[in-house]
Amino acid sequence: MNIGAVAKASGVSAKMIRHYEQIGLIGHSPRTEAGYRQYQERDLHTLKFIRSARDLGFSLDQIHQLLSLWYDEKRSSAEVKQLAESHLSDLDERIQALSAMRDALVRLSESCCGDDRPDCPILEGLAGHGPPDVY
Amino acid sequence: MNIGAVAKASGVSAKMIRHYEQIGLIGHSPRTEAGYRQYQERDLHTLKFIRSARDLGFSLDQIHQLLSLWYDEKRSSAEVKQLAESHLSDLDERIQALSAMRDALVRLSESCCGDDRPDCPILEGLAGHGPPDVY
DNA sequence: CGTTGACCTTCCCATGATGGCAAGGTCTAG
DNA sequence: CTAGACCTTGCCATCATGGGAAGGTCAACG
Repeated sequence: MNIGAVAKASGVSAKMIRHYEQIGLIGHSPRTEAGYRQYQERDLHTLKFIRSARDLGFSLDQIHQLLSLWYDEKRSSAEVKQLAESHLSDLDERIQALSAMRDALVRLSESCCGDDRPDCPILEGLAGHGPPDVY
Repeated sequence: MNIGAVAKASGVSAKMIRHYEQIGLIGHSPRTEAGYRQYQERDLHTLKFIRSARDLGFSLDQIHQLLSLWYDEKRSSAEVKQLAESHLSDLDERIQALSAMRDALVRLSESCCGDDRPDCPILEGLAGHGPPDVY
């Protein structure tokens, strides 16, 4: 399989596959005489795995660890679970942060009637208090 | 006020203040003979505004628009509200996306007992099905 | 056999918001 | 006068990804 084929089949762009190879996330693939990268079914599995992990928001660094665990038959599932839980905390934090922004913004936005007049509680809220000095 | 003073007072790092100046988010401040940037109360207000907007997750580009509206006494609050609502949609989307990841990951993680054995539904879930080929 | 179009290669640059570091100039207090 | 705190610019790094250019390769079709 050429890179375009695995890219399509795995859902990982060719660009990214090359990048993953360069940063060592995946191994160097063999090349044809012309220098074309050649991939096997096994590589496709790996790329699909990476794609799934990306879809769950794991960082490439975490995926590196996940792949190591995947390849390691002597792993303990506890190691995997710990990684997952750690990422879960991260997701929770990010959701919390965004939700806090959302709530604050909703509060501001609700207090603004959104008409033709310039008075706007949103801007006032951002400014801390009162209208700005003339600029 | 030197840059360090406004930085401390506004909560925006000196580094970022220089950056905001460079990208045109804020104007070029006057300089002392030695080349030190000099700031007024007005600038402090602006930086606090920017800081608040960043805290709500607005992009620098959006903040640019917000500042223009803030300075524009002929604005309509509708314009401001539209910007806010647009950002709100963005936040909602991001929260949705992260929550979807979270939910999927929770489901996977719950199915993994996390013990000493290598069998791990998390890895299997990422792989799509079954254990990987030997690598 | 030749050309065309789809594919591949590498290399460089861009994103967005921020931080770090280095080399050098300035200012202030002791 | 000097030490230390502050300022300047400039370059590089993050993180994951995309874009594009310049050039090589391959397969199919006439």
